Amino acid sequence: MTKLLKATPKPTLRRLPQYLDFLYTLKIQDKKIVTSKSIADVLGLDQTQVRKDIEQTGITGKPKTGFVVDELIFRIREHLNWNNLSDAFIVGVGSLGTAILGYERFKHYGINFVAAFDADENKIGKKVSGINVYPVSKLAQMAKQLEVHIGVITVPADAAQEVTYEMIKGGIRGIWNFVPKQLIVPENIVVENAQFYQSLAVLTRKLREKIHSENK
Amino acid sequence: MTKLLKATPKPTLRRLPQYLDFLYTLKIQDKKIVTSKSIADVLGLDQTQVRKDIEQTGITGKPKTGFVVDELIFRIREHLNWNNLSDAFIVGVGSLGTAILGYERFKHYGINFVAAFDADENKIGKKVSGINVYPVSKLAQMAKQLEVHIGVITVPADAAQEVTYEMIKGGIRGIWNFVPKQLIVPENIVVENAQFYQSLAVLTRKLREKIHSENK
DNA sequence: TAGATTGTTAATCGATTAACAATC
DNA sequence: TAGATTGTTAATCGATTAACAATC
Repeated sequence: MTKLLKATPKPTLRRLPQYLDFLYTLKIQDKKIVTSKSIADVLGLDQTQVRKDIEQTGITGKPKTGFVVDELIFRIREHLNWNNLSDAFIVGVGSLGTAILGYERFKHYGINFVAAFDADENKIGKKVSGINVYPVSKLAQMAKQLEVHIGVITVPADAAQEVTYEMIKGGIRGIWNFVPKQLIVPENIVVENAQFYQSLAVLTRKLREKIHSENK
Repeated sequence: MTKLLKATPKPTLRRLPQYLDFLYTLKIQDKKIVTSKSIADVLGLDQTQVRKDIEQTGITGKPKTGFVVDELIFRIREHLNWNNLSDAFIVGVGSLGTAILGYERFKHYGINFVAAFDADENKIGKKVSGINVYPVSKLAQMAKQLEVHIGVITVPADAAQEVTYEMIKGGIRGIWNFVPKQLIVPENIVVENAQFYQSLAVLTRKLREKIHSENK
């Protein structure tokens, strides 16, 4: 029997990459050790929260000293499964899809695009950022063959559900959805929504609240 | 004295645009009325939660009937300040910046790009998706002149803080930050982070937890 | 030894969910 | 009138923060 993986709270998962960022800057400055308080200060968080988050990765620190930067980087990346590069597909090579394919950093974040798909005849057969574009009809078969388990969706809204079915048919288990449309999936599939409007709604409302409170 | 705007919980703000999406599909189907239960079912949420969220907008429904679709759309958009289109700047016309400028839907989400900025001489003076690209040195002055209060940052990480200062100098109050770097701002500025790695971390970890639990 | 930081338990806070009364 | 849905209060749950003991 394998050890059970404890579910990490989502807010913690969203913060862990921010810690990573800071840790990389420390590494550049050749700092070997970091304390939870220094992380908390830089990111404007509570130090207990940082410690709780870090604890999720299983690392242990040294009282009075802190954590070893290299080890903490390794542990966070391991926790997020970013140490093993996962192959991924992307469907929809419009401007957003193209931008994502061109974003070198994703290799840092544990995913590696191995193929792109599109419905547009003119795009099929071409390369985008060095990645071949295939027709969506090939997706399921290729996903099985290449054992790809992560799919990114950046198609127009009315094509998103159809693409989702194809992905599931091909054995894809994790879907990163940029389309402003709720996907219907069986419960063994993980969907993470990354629509722009989520954070934009927070921005526009919080801004309004702030400006309003000043004019009271 | 003006009525105080009650702070809306962030999770609520992230859900409201999802409700909007569903409401638009109802409108297309010519449905006039919607219940909180039907919204909850479509989005996989609890109906009390939906009612609580909706309540934030100040709308009142009719027992046994529900809410008027058109009115609910209006109220949600008003709550998010999406009925008045806010002018915005974007700094960094790389592939992500270009994708954002080309995304027609932002007009639906209450923001309207009026100018773009970049450090690259070759881009300055050109147009991207019909929007002029200016040097960053012009940003502050133009922001004041045009009374722009929202800025989007899509520059390389090491330029982000400098751009932030320019924005603040120009009177920008709300910053939508796509750069994987923590911005330092005075407390009268609203920063909303929209880094890819936040939701990607959730995806890769949750996927790992799910697959792991199946192999136990 | 004294002091700083981790690790952990307890308290607080906020968001979600359950229960139910009001109303059409 | 009966039943369905809103509106609201109470209970639960989970995440954040505070307090403090353990440890180097």
